[in-house]
Amino acid sequence: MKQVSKATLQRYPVYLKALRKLKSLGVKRVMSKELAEYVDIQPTTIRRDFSLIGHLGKQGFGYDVDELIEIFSNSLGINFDEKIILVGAGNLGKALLKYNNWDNVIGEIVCAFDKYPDKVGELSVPLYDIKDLKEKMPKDARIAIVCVSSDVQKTVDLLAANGIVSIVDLTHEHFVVPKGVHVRCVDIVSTIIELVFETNKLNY
Amino acid sequence: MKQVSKATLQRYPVYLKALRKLKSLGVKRVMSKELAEYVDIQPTTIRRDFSLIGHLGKQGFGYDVDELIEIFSNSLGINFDEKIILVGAGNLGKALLKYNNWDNVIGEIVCAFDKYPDKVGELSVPLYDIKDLKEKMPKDARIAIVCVSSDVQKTVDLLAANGIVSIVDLTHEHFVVPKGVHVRCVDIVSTIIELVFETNKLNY
DNA sequence: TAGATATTGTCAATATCTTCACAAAGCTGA
DNA sequence: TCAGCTTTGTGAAGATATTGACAATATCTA
Repeated sequence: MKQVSKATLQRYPVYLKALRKLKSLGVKRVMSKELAEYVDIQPTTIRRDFSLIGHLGKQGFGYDVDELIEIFSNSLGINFDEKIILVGAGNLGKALLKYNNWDNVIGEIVCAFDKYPDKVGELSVPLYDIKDLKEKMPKDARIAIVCVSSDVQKTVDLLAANGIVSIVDLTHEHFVVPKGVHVRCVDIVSTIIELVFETNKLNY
Repeated sequence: MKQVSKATLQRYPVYLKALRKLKSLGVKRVMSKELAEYVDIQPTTIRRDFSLIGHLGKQGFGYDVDELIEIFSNSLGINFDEKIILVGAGNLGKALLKYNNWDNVIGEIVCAFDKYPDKVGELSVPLYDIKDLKEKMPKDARIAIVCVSSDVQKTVDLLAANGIVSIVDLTHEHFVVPKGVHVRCVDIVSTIIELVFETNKLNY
């Protein structure tokens, strides 16, 4: 496997999502040009991105969808049993738990933590008090989804101290993490602002 | 205003969010170096990005936070009264409505549409049947947040036909849009996959 | 007011990313 | 099997994006 650039890395999830969708539609074989239209990325870019992982396609034929998904998942270290924890079981936390189709994709949310577990109500996963995180958290959990609305920095520090290396940030707060911990911010408001800028850009 | 590149455009919301946060903390003045640490972007990159909009800073002093927010918002066409519609008032839609702090940032969600409005329950905004979208939608609404779980393509077509030019996509479906309509996909599962790739990348 | 200090704005150099163009290789049908 | 067609994989060119370096200009202090 060759050196994968930042830009390529960001496209891999897009490919994977599209391929899974195509698979579910019964598509067995796909060509870079078809996929290009589907995901709106140039075919050459797709072929180059794929070629970094290995020789995945066949000339004159294209790519085998099942095989591609398999190789992608393996090469890039997707663990279908990834144990994800949810921190903060408010409205948004609950919605994510219900809404997202985690199965057969990356694993699942195995448990949730909240500051006031008594107030949360029924969930589809075990719920614990945040102060028991150390004992209750599965030892091999690496990923946390954070949707708390207060004590964000404190929460993040606690997570980092207990082995979490990847954080999906749904808070509206700014926080810092130790080196080696990765963060992705999911923020609808910022997304909308980006859209507005892009839309208005036409008029410059 | 000079030509703004794609990369720069994606950083503007990050700056804006940080600046608003700093303002709320009472910070009046910021230097590129400080801001750089805060948002984890090189100071030179920040200065360059800012300079595309105009001469916003003062040598030997830095940037005035209030002024910067003001200029940013104006130059980039942020409309504080932006009317946003929500399509699909399920768990996630409801959570977004409750969760996000829209005020004084980009405007607000003015109304919601659902296929089965009878089943939705009480919301903080008016709720209409999706089939009445044409009549009920504010004429100047440009942005839609889509969280429906079925008939996605049909829904998007309807929106595009009624003047929506920016879509925030929270579905798990693939769809196409006419030229001129902008889409941003917000997908926690893809975000997690990206994190996993990034985390595992260290071992290549 | 003047000199010392700090920080911006930008040119030029470098690094990263995308795309063109085409050889190599596999498929298909006679 | 072989010719013709198709599509991949990749070197090289071109485009975009980041960063180093420093002149220009403002602030600050005495």
